[in-house]
Amino acid sequence: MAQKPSIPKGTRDFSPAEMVRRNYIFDTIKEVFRLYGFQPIETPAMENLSTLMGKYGEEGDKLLFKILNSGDFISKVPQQMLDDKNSNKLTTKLSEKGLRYDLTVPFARYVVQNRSEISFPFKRYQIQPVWRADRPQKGRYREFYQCDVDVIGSNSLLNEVELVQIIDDVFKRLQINTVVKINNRKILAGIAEAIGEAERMIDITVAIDKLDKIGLEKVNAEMVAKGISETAVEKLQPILELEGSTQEKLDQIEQVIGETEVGAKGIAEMRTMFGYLENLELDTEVELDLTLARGLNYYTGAIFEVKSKDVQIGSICGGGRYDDLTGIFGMPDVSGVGVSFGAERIYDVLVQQDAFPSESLETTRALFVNFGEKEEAYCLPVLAKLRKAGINAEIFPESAKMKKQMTYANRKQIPFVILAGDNEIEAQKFTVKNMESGEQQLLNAEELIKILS
RNA sequence: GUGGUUGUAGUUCAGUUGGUUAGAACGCCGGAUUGUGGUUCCGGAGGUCGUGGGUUCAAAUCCCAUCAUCCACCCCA
Repeated sequence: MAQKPSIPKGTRDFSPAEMVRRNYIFDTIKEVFRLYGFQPIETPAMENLSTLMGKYGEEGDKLLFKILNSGDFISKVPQQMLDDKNSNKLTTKLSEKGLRYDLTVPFARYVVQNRSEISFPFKRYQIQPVWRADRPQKGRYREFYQCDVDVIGSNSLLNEVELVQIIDDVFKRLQINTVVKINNRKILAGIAEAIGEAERMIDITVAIDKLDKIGLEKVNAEMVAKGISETAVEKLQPILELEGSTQEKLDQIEQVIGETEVGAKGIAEMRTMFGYLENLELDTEVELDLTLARGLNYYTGAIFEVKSKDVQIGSICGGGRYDDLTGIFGMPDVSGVGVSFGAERIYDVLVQQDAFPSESLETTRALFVNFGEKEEAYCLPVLAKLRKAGINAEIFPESAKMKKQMTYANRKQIPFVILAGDNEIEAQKFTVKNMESGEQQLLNAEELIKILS
């Protein structure tokens, strides 16, 4: 007990049964991505810390996993720094690499680094794990997979619309009822400007973000506590209490922020987007939600968040437009927009809804029971034929007791067991047992392939 | 980073006001059934009660520390 092996906090192993289900999710998502013309890329698990630092805000920097330099890293550090015991400063001396925190920043780095080979607009998808050093809790892990789709090098709002279609398509296929919440950073900036607190947009949005969680009064209190003036908070009230259709909401907001340049632009963008979306037959609900803020600071235009309607869990997909992410790497004026599907949360939703298709759980279709050397020799060529025909099949590798072999098939949920002993060999046939119904049939090799296909 | 929860068999948990040999269910292994699994019946293995210290004649039970865990906050997928 005392020395059971373990894995780091917030990480998980995936059993065969879990992998089958995870692959079902990944495959569904990939299929949809390809349908819209996106191409895959992969980037390394680790990036230079200089690439990662400062992109996710102060909070994000703290959550980066840093990789210790190799070799005798400590003796190169000046004694003075060791004595100071300032972790932040020391870190830059001890670590030059870190594990990726998301897929968007490495993607931006990739684009800048390979710009001469990429033809824009560049539509890529990327499905890989990311790592965050925060405390695990429900639906939160330290290692988890993101499934990103981004278009970079195009300002068109058509891209935003297409992303909503992708979201709709993916969750339709996965049979998850969703609501897509959309907001726009320009509107948020407009609001901040209109109430005379342009510099405090982040604080304001972070507070507004909690509206449905802690209520209006507490949100107001938090803003005041953060140093927002009371008159500004007062001006904000009509926006926090918005009601009605998207159209009506936009009209109301326009009255408050239409004067500001960013605000007007944000409103116009939203009008265009919702105009497109209205004419598409989407299953998912799409709504304008001003309380949607999203943490990552690099967003500049539309922001998205998708929630399950039936299962309460954090957002299962999110993203937005970032106008100048590549600028940090020396390639200005390239706009991108993308969303990220959270595979683990989608998994949790599907588990709770029991919505995994049963066919997807099968790995082996048929098992040959092993009776001994002579019988092995008889089965092997037919086994090869089955595989050639695309049927997943295996033979039990030793002539163990029947019970053991049957139990093996049962546990592995193999639907068919094939028996071939003296009688079958003599008749040049095989006995096939349907493990669910218990029925048995005596068939020749061709019939066998037919029934298993 | 802040606050809280819980650590007993492979798993989920029970364990009385501290009292002698720490239990159950499920799972696992074997047998009934040497060419038939999932059902049933019979039998068996498996725990230094998270770890270290303390109180006591006596600790799974009380106290302290430590580690782990889960949950909430911050933040986020």
